[in-house]
Amino acid sequence: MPEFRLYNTLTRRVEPFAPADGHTVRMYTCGPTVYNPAHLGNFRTFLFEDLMRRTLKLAGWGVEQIMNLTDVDDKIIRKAAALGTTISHVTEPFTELFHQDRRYLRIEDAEGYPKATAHIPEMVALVERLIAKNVAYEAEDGSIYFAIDRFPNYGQLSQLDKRELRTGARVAQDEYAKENAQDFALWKAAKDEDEATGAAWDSPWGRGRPGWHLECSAMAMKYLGETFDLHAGGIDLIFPHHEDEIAQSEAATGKTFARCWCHGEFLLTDGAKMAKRVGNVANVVELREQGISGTAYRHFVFNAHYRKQLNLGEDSLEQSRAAVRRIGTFAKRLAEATGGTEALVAAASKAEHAFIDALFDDLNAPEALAALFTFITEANRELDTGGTDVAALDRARAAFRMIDGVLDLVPEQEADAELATWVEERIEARKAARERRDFGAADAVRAELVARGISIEDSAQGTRWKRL
RNA sequence: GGCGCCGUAGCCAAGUGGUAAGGCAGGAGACUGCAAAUCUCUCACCGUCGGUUCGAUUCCGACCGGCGCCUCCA
Repeated sequence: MPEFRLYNTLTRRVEPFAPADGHTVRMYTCGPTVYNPAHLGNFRTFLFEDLMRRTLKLAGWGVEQIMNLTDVDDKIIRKAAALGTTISHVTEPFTELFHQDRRYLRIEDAEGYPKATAHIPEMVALVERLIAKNVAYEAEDGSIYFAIDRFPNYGQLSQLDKRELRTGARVAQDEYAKENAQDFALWKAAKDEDEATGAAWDSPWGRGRPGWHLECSAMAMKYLGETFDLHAGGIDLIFPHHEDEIAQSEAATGKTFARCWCHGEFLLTDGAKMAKRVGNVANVVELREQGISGTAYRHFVFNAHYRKQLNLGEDSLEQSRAAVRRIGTFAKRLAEATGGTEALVAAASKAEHAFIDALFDDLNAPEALAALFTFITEANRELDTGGTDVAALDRARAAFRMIDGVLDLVPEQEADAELATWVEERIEARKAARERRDFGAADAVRAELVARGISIEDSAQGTRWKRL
């Protein structure tokens, strides 16, 4: 096994990575704010994290992944207030939808999905620690802020020390209560709207609610320890979210928070960042409606490196759909084959090595995909020769299983029994027509099948069919 | 203004100091009753201009073009 390497935002370099205890990678990934459906851009990040966890397992480690669900924040409260309901009524259905969408994209279950609202005591405790360390202060209204001036390392992740914040723009809209315009809220004093929507809790500083950054620090430390291996998220979270997490966590514990930070780049749509406010979002629901499989979207995402912007263009998904179809056809062929050749073994072994080398080199999924497709071409060539070596075939199957265990790109088989029965019946009718050399009738049957979205192919083993 | 990323074939997209993976689409051929699937062959001088070098798409600089962060936005 080659050494596993990963780009670390903290050092801005690709460097060797391994879990501190040598066995289990403890990783924290920022999850969705559940006030509306997560869009495909959000899922690009979650898919990158899925690839990450599967690759870590391939490297022989265990994975303990925690993904938080932000179920209390300004937008949720605003929405609940507008609907005259509580925040949980807003967040529950979207939490359910998130998991549905996630499964559609075959994103593996994390080991835990803690909710912010279920960890208020932990957050309050963290704030108390920060106050005790004198790095946090209470403002007149009862809100608690973190004083970045009192944390010397502030800015290490985003390289803020090298920045000049644009004067004017930001300062103007900051509350007067802060000592420094860049101080961030750990705890926000409750407003009427918070109380009305069930977004306020008791604390030593009166009623209030946690700041956004606080939840991640509190939950990460609760489930993964004060120091853990990996923290990942979208690139936009580097500043201020992750910077603030580091500040509040390390100021409290005096220890390194996350040993390595990884950030995925954005998904663009027609050249602009996919975002609600830009109005160019697409969701998983739309994917389903258009008959685009989760595997096609996985392919689209994995076809580009996670640290590069990726544009969702006009026929991006169509191209991926076709690519994934090829993988599916191959999977079926491999399953039905009866024997292989010596060259098939060589191809399998080469593919495994190329695949692992690619993924272990900072998750180079495009190159890993190339290894898969090269294997498909070579294996098809061997399968065409009609070998009889069963052990060789098993070897090829094992290689494919390993590869697809990470990429998970074989499209789902049709599970509709009624449709299947009908298709089988039509295929029998066509076979009969062909046997009496009535090709007109045979073609008519095929046209009938195509009209229902079924394509067929004749082979030595009989006629196969699949959905288009 | 500060910080960062990118510009490779019709489209998507890896990669390397010594003349460029893979996918989609396309072209020619094989197979097929016809198809489909599959196989074979085919399709790029890597944004522009300089510099370093025996040699650069790959290093440096400038320029042009695109994108992101600095706004609790993955």
